[in-house]
Amino acid sequence: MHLIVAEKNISAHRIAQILAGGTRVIEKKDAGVSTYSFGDTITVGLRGHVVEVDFEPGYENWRSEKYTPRSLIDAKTIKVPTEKRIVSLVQKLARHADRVTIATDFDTEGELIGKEAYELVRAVNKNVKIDRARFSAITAQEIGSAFANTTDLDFALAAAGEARQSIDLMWGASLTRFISLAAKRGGNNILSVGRVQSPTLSMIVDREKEIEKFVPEKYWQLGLLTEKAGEQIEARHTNGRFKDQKAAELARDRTKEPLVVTEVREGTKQDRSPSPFDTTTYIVAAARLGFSAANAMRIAEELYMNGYISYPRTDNTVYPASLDLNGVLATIRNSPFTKDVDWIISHRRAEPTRGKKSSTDHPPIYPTGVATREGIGDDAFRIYELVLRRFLATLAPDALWKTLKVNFEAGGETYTVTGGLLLEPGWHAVYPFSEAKETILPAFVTGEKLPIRKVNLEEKETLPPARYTQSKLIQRMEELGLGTKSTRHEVIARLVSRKYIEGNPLRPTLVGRVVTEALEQNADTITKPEMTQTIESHMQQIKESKRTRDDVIAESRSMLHKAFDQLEANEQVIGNDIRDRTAEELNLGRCPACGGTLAIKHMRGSTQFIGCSRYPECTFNIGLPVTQWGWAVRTDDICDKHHLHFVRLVRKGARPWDIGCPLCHHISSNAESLTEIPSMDEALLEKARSKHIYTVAEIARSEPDALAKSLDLPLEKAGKLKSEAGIVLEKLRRRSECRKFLRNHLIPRKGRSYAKIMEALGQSGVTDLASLAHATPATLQQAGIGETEARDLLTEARLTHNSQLLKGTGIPAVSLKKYLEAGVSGPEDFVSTGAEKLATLTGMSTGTINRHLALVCEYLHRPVPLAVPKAKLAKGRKELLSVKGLAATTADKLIGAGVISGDLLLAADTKKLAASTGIDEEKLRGYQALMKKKKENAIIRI
DNA sequence: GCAAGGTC
Repeated sequence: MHLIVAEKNISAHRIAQILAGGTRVIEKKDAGVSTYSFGDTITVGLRGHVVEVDFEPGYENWRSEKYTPRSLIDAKTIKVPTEKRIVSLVQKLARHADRVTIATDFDTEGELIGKEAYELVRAVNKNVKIDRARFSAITAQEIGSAFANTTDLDFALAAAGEARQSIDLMWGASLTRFISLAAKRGGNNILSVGRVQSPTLSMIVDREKEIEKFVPEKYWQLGLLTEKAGEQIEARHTNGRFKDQKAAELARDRTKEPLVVTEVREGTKQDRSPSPFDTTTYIVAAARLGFSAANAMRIAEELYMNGYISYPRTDNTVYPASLDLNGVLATIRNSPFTKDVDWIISHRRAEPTRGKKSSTDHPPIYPTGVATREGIGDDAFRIYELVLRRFLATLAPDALWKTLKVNFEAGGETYTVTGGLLLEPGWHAVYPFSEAKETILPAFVTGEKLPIRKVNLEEKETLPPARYTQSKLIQRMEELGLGTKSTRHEVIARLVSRKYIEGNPLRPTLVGRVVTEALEQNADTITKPEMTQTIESHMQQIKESKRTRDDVIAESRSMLHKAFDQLEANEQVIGNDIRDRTAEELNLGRCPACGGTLAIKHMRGSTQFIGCSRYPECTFNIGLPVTQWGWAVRTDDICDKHHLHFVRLVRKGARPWDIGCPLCHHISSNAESLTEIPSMDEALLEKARSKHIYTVAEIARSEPDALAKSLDLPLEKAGKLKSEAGIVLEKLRRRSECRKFLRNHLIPRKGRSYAKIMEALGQSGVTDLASLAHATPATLQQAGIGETEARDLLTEARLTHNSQLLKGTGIPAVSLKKYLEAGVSGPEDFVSTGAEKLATLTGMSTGTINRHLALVCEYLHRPVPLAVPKAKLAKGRKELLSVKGLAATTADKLIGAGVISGDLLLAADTKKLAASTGIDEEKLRGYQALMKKKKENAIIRI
């Protein structure tokens, strides 16, 4: 069997179809992975890398004393399968193969992916012949010749890729851990560092700094308005920008009629057709249509998967010779753009345009199928049209412009105006996405005199450099060699998710800026694009076998060690600096109570709140929802009234929740509960707020004399207020417990909210778990709860309520659980069940149960029942001993567990009883059977 | 929990 391993499923499918010729290709799925077979050949697609490099086991703990961040530099690495199903399928097939062909993409990473497949195959089949097919496009011609002329895998090329992997991992992981630990950040807040992301972030930070330090300069622009043949024409002074206001004003004042035409220069200009799309130029063009980089890539991938366009991840801007351009034109003639295709067929240029970069892995992006707007939707269709029209444009003739430049003179000052006329639209006829703006001028003759309608002197200011848009940044990354066609847009998304950058155009956050500066000062290699360029040149040397992979990695290791010498020496300083400076980003403004600084605090776990910098002296705080509702951040907006930054909760995949001014929010959300305090009136409420008392809890917790002082109340009234607040607080606690219970036991459904249900229940007097437990199903149904749901909810509520009551008696949790499992529903039930029965049901000793019984009785204000009378005990023992084979020691064990009569033996759960007495369960069941017979006989005898 | 690179 001949096994062919491709880089991705779609390639495996198409290669099979091409190689099969006329024969039918059979697709089979094994654990979700497709294979394609014909004759004796079977193809399978990988999913890019199916294994990943990682450190050998032992380095998992970031805070390990022994395995420090630095130790990662020299840590051994291993390859871990990440696509287990694909790995096992490839190996399963490889066992029975007598030839394996690696048909991964034709580039460095493809060679490495091929080597990974090679190693998987070799691990299960030592002797099979493994060869390599190389092709630049999956066309019949390329595939045919690639498989007719297979070669060996290029291990040097793959080793170059491995060197990159190792270097990226050791620099990235060790520095990420070091910086994160130094700044005491973990979980969602780690500070990541990497060869590509750090220089990219640095560019954004640098641009922001340029903008900040930019000092605008004034300049003056001079222009005039003239008229010819009823048309107004604007001419610019040939000086362009005047730096000097006086000179500009002088030139303005000298500009006097007549305006004389001194020169008319006509010419033509060639406007070259654009080159084929690679990923970057495609993203830039899509950005002009309003698509973000990530969206543009997502849609392109979708179109590719459905056969409408070629592979969208490519660096190539030159069509390979093997690409059948006529075939493509014939295909897209059937698209909704027939007219444009026909125009190209009749006006086609001799050779298609070509860009500066050509590579071997994939052709430029071009249309491969026919799509309709109805079939694929608006956005996808716009992208399809863009790709199709770009393809047409690369085959279209150049455009030709007629240019006109007219020079004027007035009072010794020179002016000029230019015009352009599209003589031959060429590619513009089929590619409307880059505007061809014509400026049509009337005819002028040298020496002609014209009127001056107006002279304009405008004062302007130079502008700071613009922030990067995503597509501009991607272009810049490509120029610097940062990232690849497949990863650049992902790198930007990663920086956003690390909270290093934000907005569109992109701005650095304070964290992004501080981390960049820390790295620049202590490990600047990682912040410079040169690191990538060095790695690339080293990779080139490995490819040419001038250096080995290990040699290159070793050099990188020693560089990283040097960086760590400095980093470790300054760890404290770096950590404190990052912490101090990023704290600013959480500050909201002055504490209303004491004038300290209010800041968002994130605790371990999911708690977050707003607290004061003078804690514990100042305990002012504002609660925030737990992080499940979103991570609290401050925004740039500031409250007019309280002068605090607004707060927003941000959550992945959800719209942000804008809380606004935290104090306004705090006041309004507590207003209602404060008015529930009986002696609270408007005036008192105002007074409380002016003293920064906003919640019931604060009143309930204050000392009466302090309260009296701050609210100007007599001590007695303050005491009353406090105790009323305590009652309201308890009511609120119960209400929120009830709400939580409803939320946990009622499935969310459209059109009903828990708040609404709570309100309806409240009107029927149900405000807490206790009243809920005593409610009727009808009450619940009135609140909009379905019949069966109401019944289930009541059962649950009673259970929960009773177990709460039982817990209130002081029974420890472990025993409580056993009672509840045995079906004890509450304190009353506990007492009426009786100790003996409880012992048999739970397997606990009667001694313990009697102690608990005393607790429950005390709780119910009831006398504790006496222990079992001796006579009763003796009678029961005798009854137990009457069972054949039940020895005295066994009977005592049973009595110890509360089984003090034949009836209780019959009622006992043998499993629990066996566990508590140590008597074999089988035996217990035997005793039960005998006892049962005895009892039945007794009945008959009567 | 870490990188960057494939692919979905």
